[in-house]
Amino acid sequence: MREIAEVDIFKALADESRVRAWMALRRGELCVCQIVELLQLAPSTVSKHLQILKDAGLIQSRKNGRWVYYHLSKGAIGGFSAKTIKQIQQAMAQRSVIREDERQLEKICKTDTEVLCQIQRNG
Amino acid sequence: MREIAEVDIFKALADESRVRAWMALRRGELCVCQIVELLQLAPSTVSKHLQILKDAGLIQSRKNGRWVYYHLSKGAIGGFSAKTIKQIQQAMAQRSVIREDERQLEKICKTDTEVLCQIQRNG
DNA sequence: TATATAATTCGTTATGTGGCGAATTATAGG
DNA sequence: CCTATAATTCGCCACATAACGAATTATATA
Repeated sequence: MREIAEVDIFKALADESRVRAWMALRRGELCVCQIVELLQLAPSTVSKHLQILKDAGLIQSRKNGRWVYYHLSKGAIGGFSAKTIKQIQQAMAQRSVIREDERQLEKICKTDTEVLCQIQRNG
Repeated sequence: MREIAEVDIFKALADESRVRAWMALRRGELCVCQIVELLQLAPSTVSKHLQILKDAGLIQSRKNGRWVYYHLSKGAIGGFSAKTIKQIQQAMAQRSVIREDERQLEKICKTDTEVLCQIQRNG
């Protein structure tokens, strides 16, 4: 179990797609296919991004059958207190990209996960 | 005057050398040659790093004759409040690399700037 | 057991980034 | 005006990284 350096956390958040995924998880846990739908990127790309966020300690995963659900880590991360992390997210929440993602997520979460995956398969 | 996005701030801090330079400036304003001495990198490299920190709004510069002095920006940066920025710096201040840099800076600041530049020129 | 499928890993490619030294710029001082 | 010099900009190289599709893995179900 490697110790997480603050610079690794910054590296994880130094990418627009990863920030969007991280912010999306404020809503609650999400399936990989839901994040794929939000970011409109290939599943393999999204999977890698999520791994980087996980390695930085920012998110965690839970497997349920064929599905993997990701959620925000609770408490302190690296040297940052839970309060500081919360403040960072609050600042980012103001951005129009994040606001738009919130609206989009509303729709995505209304669709059944099975159906969502089906749509993604068939284009 | 471009608006600063939070992700640009993370990009700026996603490099160990830039974090060290940014943290060093907590001590007060520093000349470029002093940061060169601390990081042990080529002046051109350090100059570029400082420019990235400046573009992210994290630091500012002041020219005095042939010397350029850099110092921390005061107040909010991007969407981050001054308080949040302070908390981020406090978390990073615990790292051993930063602690060591503080000790090193003590020595560097004792040396006259003219003499420091002379040493750097002559190897 | 065989098939379908959600997610990940692997291999490849294009682009981004950190590093240096050389050239350039701006300024102090002879 | 000329020289020296602190800093920056430029050109280059090596390496990192984001993207994709193909192959692989793990699991549910027929």
